[in-house]
Amino acid sequence: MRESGVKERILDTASRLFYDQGYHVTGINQIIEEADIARASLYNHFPSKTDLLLAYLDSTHASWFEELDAFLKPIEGPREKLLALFDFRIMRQKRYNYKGCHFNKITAEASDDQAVLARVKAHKERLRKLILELVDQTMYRSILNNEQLADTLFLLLEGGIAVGGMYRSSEAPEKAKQIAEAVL
Amino acid sequence: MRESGVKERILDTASRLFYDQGYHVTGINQIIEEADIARASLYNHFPSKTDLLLAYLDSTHASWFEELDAFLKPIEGPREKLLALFDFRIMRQKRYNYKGCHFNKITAEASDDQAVLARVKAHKERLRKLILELVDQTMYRSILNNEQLADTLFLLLEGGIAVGGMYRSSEAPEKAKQIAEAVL
DNA sequence: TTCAAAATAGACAAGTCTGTCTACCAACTT
DNA sequence: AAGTTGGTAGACAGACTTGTCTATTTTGAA
Repeated sequence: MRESGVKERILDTASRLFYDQGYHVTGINQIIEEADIARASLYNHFPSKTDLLLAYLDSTHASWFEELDAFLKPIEGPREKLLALFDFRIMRQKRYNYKGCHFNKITAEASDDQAVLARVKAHKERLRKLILELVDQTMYRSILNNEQLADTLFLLLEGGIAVGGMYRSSEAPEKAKQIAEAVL
Repeated sequence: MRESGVKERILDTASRLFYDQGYHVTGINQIIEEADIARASLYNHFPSKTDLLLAYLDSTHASWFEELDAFLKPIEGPREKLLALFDFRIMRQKRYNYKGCHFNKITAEASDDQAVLARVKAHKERLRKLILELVDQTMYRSILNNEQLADTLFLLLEGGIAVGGMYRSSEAPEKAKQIAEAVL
């Protein structure tokens, strides 16, 4: 059974459970059960539950931006790309059962782990930077400067998904998109 | 020691720990230790840990709006009150060590408890309604109608605090306020 | 002063948690 | 063909979890 994707199965299962149920209520026992692997295999690939958590964050971060790149690629123009960011988050909100942002969720649980907080911040800063670059490409002018406009969009996104997570719906991010359409 | 505030001490301690550390990592043992009360006293006032959680949400909700009322009372004019909402959240963000919204935090942990979700939603809806009433009192007109403007402010608030929680800072809600000042 | 309510300390049950360890087996490489 | 690697199954330690229960003491009011 060499190379049979044991490590992937562990990480996939853990990722699903960490997001769905929460990190602390998900036990090693449940992970090995649902991933259908041996206990020693898990500890062979991930020395501790914390390592598994960090691997979850890293892989989620990576696939998040990979997927976003593919999502934005066919879309023309910075304004349309900015609006598509909302569609992307709305799509994910639906796909993952309306529980909000993965990174927001984990921050609420892993309260004081610096390794976790650093990854969360890096993830959000990368998104913010991407938004700012797109805003800079628009020839937009208003009472807000480019950075403020980028922050507005960023906060509308984050606020929409956060509220969507609390309401278990996609209403808030959809409203956020409508506002962005009016503002841009 | 009758009426010595045992119940209050339990709830205060639990509230602090639930927010600070998280609900699931806070054990009954730690609560009774730090509240300096007997185990049976806790179970006398709160039949289960879940009851304690709901009491925490209810009391937090109540004091949140009481405090907000007092905070807004001396402030004149709907526009100024709306901006003061940001100051209120920023003040709380600082006071509670930058961990973001209490209700957002608990939603990330108590994933599927309907009693919890209902309280969170009620809390946020009340805030949203308050914002809309204040917006209605302004004679503001723009590309956004009143409801959209209220939603914008609401999402800026929630986004600012959510990001502030993830960054462990008050930068984001402060930026959110500046944007609100420009928009209003 | 009597008496019930409410607090205390602490043992206990039954279960869960993470992480380690042994023993064994299958597969791939040299 | 021998040996290394990565997988499996499952026992185990030690700590922690929530909730119950007994027995005792303090408190405030009648």
